[in-house]
Amino acid sequence: MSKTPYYITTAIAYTSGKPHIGNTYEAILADSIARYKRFQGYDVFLQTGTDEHGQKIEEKAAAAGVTPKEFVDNVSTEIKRIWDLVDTSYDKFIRTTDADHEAQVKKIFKKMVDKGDIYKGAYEGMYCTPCESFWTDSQLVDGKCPDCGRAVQPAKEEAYFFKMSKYADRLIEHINTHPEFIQPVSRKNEMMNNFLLPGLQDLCVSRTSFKWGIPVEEDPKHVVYVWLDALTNYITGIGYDADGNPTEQFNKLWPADLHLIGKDIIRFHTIYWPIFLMSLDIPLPKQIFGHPWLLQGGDKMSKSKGNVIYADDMADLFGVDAVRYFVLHEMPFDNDGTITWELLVERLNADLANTLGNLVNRTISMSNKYFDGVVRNGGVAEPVDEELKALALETPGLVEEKMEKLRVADAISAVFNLFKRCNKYIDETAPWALAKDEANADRLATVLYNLVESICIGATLLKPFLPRTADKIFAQLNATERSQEDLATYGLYVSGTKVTDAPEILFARLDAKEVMEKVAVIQEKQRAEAAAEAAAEAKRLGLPVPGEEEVKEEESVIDIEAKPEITYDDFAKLQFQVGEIIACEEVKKSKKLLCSQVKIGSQVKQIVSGIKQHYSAEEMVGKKVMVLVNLKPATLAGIVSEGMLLCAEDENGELALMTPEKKMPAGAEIC
RNA sequence: CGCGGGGUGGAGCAGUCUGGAAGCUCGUCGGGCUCAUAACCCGAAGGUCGUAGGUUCAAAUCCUGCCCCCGCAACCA
Repeated sequence: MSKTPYYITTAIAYTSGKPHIGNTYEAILADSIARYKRFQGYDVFLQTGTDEHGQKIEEKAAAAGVTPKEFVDNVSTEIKRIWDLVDTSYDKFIRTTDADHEAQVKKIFKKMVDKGDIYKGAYEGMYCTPCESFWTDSQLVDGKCPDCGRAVQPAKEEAYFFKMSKYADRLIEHINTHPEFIQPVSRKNEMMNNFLLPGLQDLCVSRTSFKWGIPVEEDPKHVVYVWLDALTNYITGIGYDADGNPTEQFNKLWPADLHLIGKDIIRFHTIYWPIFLMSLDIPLPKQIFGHPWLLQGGDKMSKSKGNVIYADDMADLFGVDAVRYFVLHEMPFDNDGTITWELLVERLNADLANTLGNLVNRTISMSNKYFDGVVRNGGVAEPVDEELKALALETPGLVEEKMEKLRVADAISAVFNLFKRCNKYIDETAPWALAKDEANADRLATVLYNLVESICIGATLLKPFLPRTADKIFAQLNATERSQEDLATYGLYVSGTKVTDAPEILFARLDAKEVMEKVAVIQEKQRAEAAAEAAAEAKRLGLPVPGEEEVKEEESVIDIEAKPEITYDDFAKLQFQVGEIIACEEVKKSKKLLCSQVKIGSQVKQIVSGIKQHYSAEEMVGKKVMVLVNLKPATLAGIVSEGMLLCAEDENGELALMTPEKKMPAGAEIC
């Protein structure tokens, strides 16, 4: 009887940099599900990998002074190292730069063109030549390129488009008839209401603005859009062939049972990907789960703040299984989870060290103390045993039920409830009291046997989540992992087995203060790295590179990008005057805007400024400031603004209004 | 009226879909125990479930208004 296949994937990680704990979470989550499914008897195939093309990578590589390929080789290796570090049991690690993947993408593209689903059209918009970027009108800043501030020209560039609308109705139908397709369900409505029902736009699926991608076979100045390239990894990785000769593996595994992805890319996976598959005439994956994010508490994760949490730093401090436990346990099902070093220490101490580690340790210690390590079923049962036994037999079902729904955190909690019950059982039976009377030897043996048996059941269920710890427990108890069927029986631990006489501590308790000291070191290192990267980036853009070490020491100076030279005539077009702020109020529904009435000579102009975070409306009143008067009025947040207040800005975005250093009347010209 | 998420004892969360005695972990306090990693077990204090209304025999849960926080987007004149 052949086993039922189960094909699960993670999103492939983008190789723009080292993956933080949020990315790693996905790998660990997928791994746990894969391991659990294997335990259930499925023929599991877990695929993960790296997404390696695109403009961003081309730029990063340039900044680092290496070729894109060298760059992604590096990062991909690093990602694989981290996946391995956290014991991800993937069956295939695909890279979108793999030759066979690239070859298939070219064929897939051609197939879609031949089918008429991809057509050549033109991309129109405003183009910034130095930046080689198209911008939509709404992206332009002051009619200029938002990146470099230079003028843009209307331009037209040929590009390939995919006819999304052709398959929209079929997709809507599929989603409506397969409620399990998008998980959690709340995401389904989001996709329907925001994208599908309003009507799908054709998707631009080629780029000519950069080189680092898979070239379109027939038209090599175009490279294939990264998402078309990346999404197809799920089929190319298992042997899809656009010419109709897929491998046996593909036939066996496709359609995938589960695509595990972050909630940010649900759109690509539940709209574009299914439509691409429809175009290729192959079935859609059975389920797509957009998991929430693991967020840093308080501040947003940022390398320059030094507060990004990486899996390898965590593993160094706490061990691999502690990392796995933490991310799996802390991640709720449909809200974002929080991660802080403090919470981590709490979980480690409370659950792993106290509840689990100590349980195993005290059980083994007692077995050694009272029976020289031999655990035998003394055959003296008491009513108090029943509750423990019942929970041990019930827990596998609870775990299964939670795993069915991908509620991994709840599944782990169920396992730990069993361990907690064991601790309580020790208290109820008080083995040390039994040990005082030789007549109770059989009862004492029974109690310890029940404990060891229950721990074995718990460890078996724990294994998909914390494989190393489970194996350590089995080794110490001189037992082996149970099969799923065996979990229906209580009492399979071989009576008379000798447990280890030197129980190793599974998880040592940690002192939060000591941990935080080590964390401080890590954060300092990170800030230094971020500074170095920023310097490399500056270099790439041709900016003066801040001396690595000097940046912080010198009383800060700032270098900004030089703008092209202008003539005096250019300058003379600008009319600056001193304005007196006679009234000011906050613009409601805006985080940044203040609306000021500014007296300039005998007239009053209304000016909206993005300085709410630096000045309160009250303190603005009465200030004399430098105003650019003849700027074309614009509407900001629904309010007309007839000029611009000038400010100085430092590297932290701190703003300071420019005011005349001697007393000047409102309206005085600044020239 | 941009989109979305959220506001539950000191902290972090579950419970909300499918109304029916407010739960978990940590922390605090008290007790027990001593096999164990100062651990484990028991008990207690502590919550107007953001707010104001509505529906209902019954609302954390359903409906409406408002306030606040967080992402994204966007205006950064």
